[in-house]
Amino acid sequence: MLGTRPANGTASRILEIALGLAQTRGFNGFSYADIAAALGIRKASLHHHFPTKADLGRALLSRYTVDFSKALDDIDRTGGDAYARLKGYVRLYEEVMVRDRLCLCGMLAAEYSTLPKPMQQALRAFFDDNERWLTKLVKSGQQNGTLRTGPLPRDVARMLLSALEGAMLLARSFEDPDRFEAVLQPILADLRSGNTRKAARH
Amino acid sequence: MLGTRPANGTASRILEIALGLAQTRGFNGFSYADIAAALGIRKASLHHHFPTKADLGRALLSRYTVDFSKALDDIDRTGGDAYARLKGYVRLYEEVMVRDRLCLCGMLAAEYSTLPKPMQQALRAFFDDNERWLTKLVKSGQQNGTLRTGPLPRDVARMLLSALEGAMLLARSFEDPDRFEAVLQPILADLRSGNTRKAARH
DNA sequence: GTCTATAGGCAGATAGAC
DNA sequence: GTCTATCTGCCTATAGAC
Repeated sequence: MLGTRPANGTASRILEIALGLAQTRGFNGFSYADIAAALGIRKASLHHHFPTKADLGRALLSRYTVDFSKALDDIDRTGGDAYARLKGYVRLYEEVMVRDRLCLCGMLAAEYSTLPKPMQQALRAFFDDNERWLTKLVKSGQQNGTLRTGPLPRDVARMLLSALEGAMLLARSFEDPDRFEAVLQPILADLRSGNTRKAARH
Repeated sequence: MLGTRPANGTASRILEIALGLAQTRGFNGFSYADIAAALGIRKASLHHHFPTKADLGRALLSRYTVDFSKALDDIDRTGGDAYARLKGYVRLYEEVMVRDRLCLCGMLAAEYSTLPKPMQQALRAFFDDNERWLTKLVKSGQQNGTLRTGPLPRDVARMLLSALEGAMLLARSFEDPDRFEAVLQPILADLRSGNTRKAARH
C-alpha cells in the first residue's frame, strides 16, 4: 500500500514518518522535533540525513511520486478493462482516506504558495503524470467501448483528479469516509459505458 | 464581491488582510507580524482586537460564513432558474480563483487537524450550509425540469462542492484558472436538463 | 550516525506607558 | 487604541565530541 514500505534505513524511516505527518498536518504543520520524537532520536541527527527541511520535502515528494507511479504500473498490469482500472485508481485514494490522511499532493497544493520552488515544480509534475495516465486510460476506454464517449478524455481526467482531491478534503473534515464514496461512486457510474447522453437542447 | 467589504474599523481591516493571507498561505501560513506590516501598525496592537490567533480565526470564519450566506441570498433573489443559480454559485468560486486565492474553507479543510476545535466546528457548519443550499437548489431544479433527474440532489450537492474545492486547488497549483473552467463547465453541462441518462447495463 | 549544546530567528502573547 | 519593551517557547540549522 502507498506509504507503507518496509523502511529499512534511517533515511527511509524518516520519510515514512514525515509522510504521515505531512498527509495529516501539512508540510508546514510538522517539525523536525515531531519526527525525532516519533523515531526516538534527536533533532540534530535528522539533519545528517536531510540537511534542510526543503531537502526533506523534495525527497518526500520524489518518493511519493515514484511510489504512486509504481502503483499505476501495477494497475496497468493487472487491472482488466478501463472501468476496472479506473476503480483501481480510485481505490488508491480510498486507502489513504481510511487512514484519515489526505493525498500528499492535495495537501501540498493547498500549501503551494509557501513551498520552496523545487517542491512546487515537483508537485505540478505529479499532477501532470496523473493527468496523463488518466487521459490515456479514458481514451482507451472510450475507444473500446468500456467508457461512455462524449466528454474529452483530458477533461474527464482533470475532473476526476479535482473530484478526488476535493472529496478527500471534505470527507476528512467530517471524519466520514462515506462522503468520499458518495461523491465518487456516482461519478464512476456516470462514466461507465451503457450510459448515454445527448447534448443539451436550447 | 466576497471578501471585499468597505473595511471601516480596524478590526474589520484586520480581518480583511487576514482573509487574503489565509486564502493564499493558509491559517498557519501567516503571522500577526504579516498583518501588522500590511496594516501599518504594531503586532501588539492586534491583540487588542483579537487577543489570540484562535479568536482571530473564529472571527474570520464567522464573517466569511455570513458573507457567503448573503451571497447565496443574493442568488436566491435574482438568480432565475435553477441552472442559472447554479452558474451563479460557481461564479462565487471563480471570483476567488481569479485573485489567486483558495476558498477560505477549502484551505482550512486541508489544515483541519491543526485547527482549534471551534474552528473545526465552524468549518463543518459552513460546508453543511452550502450542502443544504445546493441540495435544495438541485431538488427544485429537478422538479421543475431545469436540471436532469436521476442522481440524488444531496449527492449532486456533495459532488459539486468536492469538484469546486478540488478544481480550485489544482488550478491554483498551475496558476491557470482555465483548469478550473475546464472542470466545471462540463459538469454544469452534464447536470442540465435535456441530457438524458440510462442506468448502466450489466 | 548519533549525540550535546547552542545559535539566531520568529512565533504568539503580556505589561504597562501614552 | 496604539505604542515600546519584553517574555517564553519553538523553529531550522550548525559545531564539534563520541
